[in-house]
Amino acid sequence: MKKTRKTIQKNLVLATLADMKNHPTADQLFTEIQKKYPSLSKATVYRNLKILAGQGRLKHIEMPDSADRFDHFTDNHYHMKCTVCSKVYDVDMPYFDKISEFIKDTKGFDIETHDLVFKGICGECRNKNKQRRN
Amino acid sequence: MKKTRKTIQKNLVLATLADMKNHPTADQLFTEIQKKYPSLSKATVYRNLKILAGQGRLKHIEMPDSADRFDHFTDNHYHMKCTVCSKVYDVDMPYFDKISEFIKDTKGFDIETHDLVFKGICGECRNKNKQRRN
DNA sequence: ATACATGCAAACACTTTGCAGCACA
DNA sequence: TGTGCTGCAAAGTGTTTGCATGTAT
Repeated sequence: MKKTRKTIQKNLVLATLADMKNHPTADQLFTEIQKKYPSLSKATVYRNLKILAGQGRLKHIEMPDSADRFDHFTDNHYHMKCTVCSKVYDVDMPYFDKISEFIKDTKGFDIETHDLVFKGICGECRNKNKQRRN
Repeated sequence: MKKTRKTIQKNLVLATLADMKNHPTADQLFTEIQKKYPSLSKATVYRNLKILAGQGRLKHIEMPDSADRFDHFTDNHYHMKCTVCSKVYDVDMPYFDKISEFIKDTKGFDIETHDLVFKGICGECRNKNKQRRN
């Protein structure tokens, strides 16, 4: 693996990500860090997110349909995404390490990981919708 | 639901998608249709894919990490994606309608659907890689 | 001292949109 | 005949890259 250096920017990415609980997008993270460190470049955030994810120091959650999310919690777990407000939540359910065993014929495919994303409407958005109907 | 018209372009989208077995991206579909119908605009392909998916006449597979895919087979099923060549395959395994029942606490979330994508290396890419090592 | 990292801007890939003319029902 | 649809180009997102400079080791 290529050597990587300790830098202020890298530390800020990790620390800020740990502080934010909402699976921020790269852009949200950028905005947040920039409050404390205005000279930060967005390219640096993207670059560091990629490097740190490659080292397993944070989790890159690839989101269909919208900007990717990042998570400082690196254990395998699933997510649910609100189709209205696009917020992403952790799902409290077991991780199915062996789910790929259900595949009848892998056609020579070598499965390494899987992503499971639930979609629906979060409580907040459903409540707003109710109010609007009155 | 809003009224939609039958047009040559819409028919071509549906027919060509049914002919292609590889879960094409919008762009691949566009290129294919354009061979027979050169005046076609890419915007029209995107617009029609969205309309037809909304009517359940084709399946829109939102792909993390790369361009979305489309499938004429509209039953619920899962996919696997090769991390090397990016091809997408159907997975031959049961669809877990009730998988969301494993969630301990939905926090008020109203779950409607879920996406499950396996990732790994397809047989073709693994073989190529073996040859390269010799 | 030597690479790796940064900031900036430009490029990139994918998708959506405004608009004027066209064609299905 | 009317309104939905088309082609075109431009704009919009999210992300990556080239380059000169900066900085950790």
